[in-house]
Amino acid sequence: MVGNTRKKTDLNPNNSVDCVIFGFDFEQIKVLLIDRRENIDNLRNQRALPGNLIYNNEDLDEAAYRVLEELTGIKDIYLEQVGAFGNPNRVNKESDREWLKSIRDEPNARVITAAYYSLVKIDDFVPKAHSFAKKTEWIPLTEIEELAFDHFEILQAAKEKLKQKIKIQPIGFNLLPEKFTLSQLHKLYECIFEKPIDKRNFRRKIQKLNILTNLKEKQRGVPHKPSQLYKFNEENYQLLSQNGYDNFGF
Amino acid sequence: MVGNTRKKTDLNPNNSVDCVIFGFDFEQIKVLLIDRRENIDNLRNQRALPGNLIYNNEDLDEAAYRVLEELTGIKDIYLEQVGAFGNPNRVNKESDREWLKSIRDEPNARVITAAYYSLVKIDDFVPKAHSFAKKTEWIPLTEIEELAFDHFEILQAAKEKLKQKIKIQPIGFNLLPEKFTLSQLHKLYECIFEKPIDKRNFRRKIQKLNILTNLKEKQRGVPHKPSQLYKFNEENYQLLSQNGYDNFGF
DNA sequence: ATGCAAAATTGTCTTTTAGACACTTTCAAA
DNA sequence: TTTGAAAGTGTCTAAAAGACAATTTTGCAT
Repeated sequence: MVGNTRKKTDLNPNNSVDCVIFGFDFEQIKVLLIDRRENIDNLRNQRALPGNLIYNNEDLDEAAYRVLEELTGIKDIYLEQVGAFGNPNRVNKESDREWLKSIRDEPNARVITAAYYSLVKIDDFVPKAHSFAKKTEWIPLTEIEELAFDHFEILQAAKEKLKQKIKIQPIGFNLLPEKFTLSQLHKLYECIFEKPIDKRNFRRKIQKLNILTNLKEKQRGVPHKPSQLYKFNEENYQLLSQNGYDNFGF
Repeated sequence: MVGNTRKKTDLNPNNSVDCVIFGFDFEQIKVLLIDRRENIDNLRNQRALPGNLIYNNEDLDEAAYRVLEELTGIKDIYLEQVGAFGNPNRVNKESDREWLKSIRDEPNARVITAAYYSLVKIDDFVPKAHSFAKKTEWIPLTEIEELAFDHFEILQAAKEKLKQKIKIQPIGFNLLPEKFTLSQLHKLYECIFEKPIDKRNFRRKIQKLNILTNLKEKQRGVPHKPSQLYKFNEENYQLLSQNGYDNFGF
């Protein structure tokens, strides 16, 4: 909106947004993390969620979209708030403080962050280095054990939100390409729920929702029986949303 | 924690907490609201959620508990975050600005608020006037049409959170006294879901959860068949939580 | 061309849950 | 003793959940 006229002095030193950006590579859920520029060693807690201070005249949602676009170039994606995180010690780890000194004008400010999670089609974004990030990488959820600040805690909360949300809305489509197979969708739900789901029961249930359009088109070049391709049927989804559905759990 | 040693200068002028305090009087859901001291007229948008600035060295949750106790004397209650609200114009209505000038050192500061909702046993709290509130009153949810700042929006979000939450955890017990009847519990669920629920189906379903203890005690003095009294069985609830339950909707 | 590996696809049975539905009981007060 | 008011209770049907295994189609290796 007015991003191009903003100055550094318009930054609010006490409030930030952090984004948990989920992707899915048909095998596992991945999260987009940045590495700090200063430290070449690969200590896990050097990784952080992408996030930044907000502007004084900027709405939180707006800031989340801006930061996301600045960091990834991606827009028009699914974005939802996780909540506010404000432990006064959340930026007080020594290793974090060092980093803050190098990138913030007021490195000692207390920062309360609004966390968001977003779902992106992983192929739409090829990670690249960016401003204060040495690297930007997709890291599998299962490999993340610690992060900078309180970002690990935020990540856990985001995972939980996602798990709850997908039970009441088919937001998983935001993680898949336009055309996808039922097996890919099935695998996605297994990854999110972190447990195996019976293939036949899953297919029955998802098809009954009536939000899939069979593209009458098959996978090509796979060394096994090729799969039907589907796309998400937005129109039927709108209809479904009217009535609401409450229980797409397993 | 260190509340007694805090000074006014330790207040963070940019961040607040607001609490949506729900109560239930066996007839309807009520919300605890404050009235502004300055305006004697009873304009609805003069009402506001109880909330206040946080201290610099204070965690958000901690602040919510503190504000709640300061305003109501109630502690050890169910409290859950709704989210962060940070529209830059949320404190810019003229009527709101007037009020802020009278109670804040930095009335023009942009304030981002973390909203919480809490469930209290309505009989535990008799509203009384307090510092910057002219009155403190339980207002039926159905009668609230507008509020100060963005508090109406916060209220709607809190309602939605409560509705979702009670489908996966029996938090409704926090709104009832120790001893309650199934009819009262039934009425509570109808109020939260804002729709009628079949009596027999409700009873069947809630009893199957096995978290109610029949007190072998009856209502007395009612001009109709007296009801069995029950209490919430915390022990069985713990067991249930292990396995989790996902779908207590209607 | 034949066989093999790999993943896709499909249906049935049983158990559980949801949802609809109405009469009898028990108390206090008139 | 009658009446009003709310409590309490059971059954049937339809839908959904959950468990379970064999067949099909492709590319590739031989």
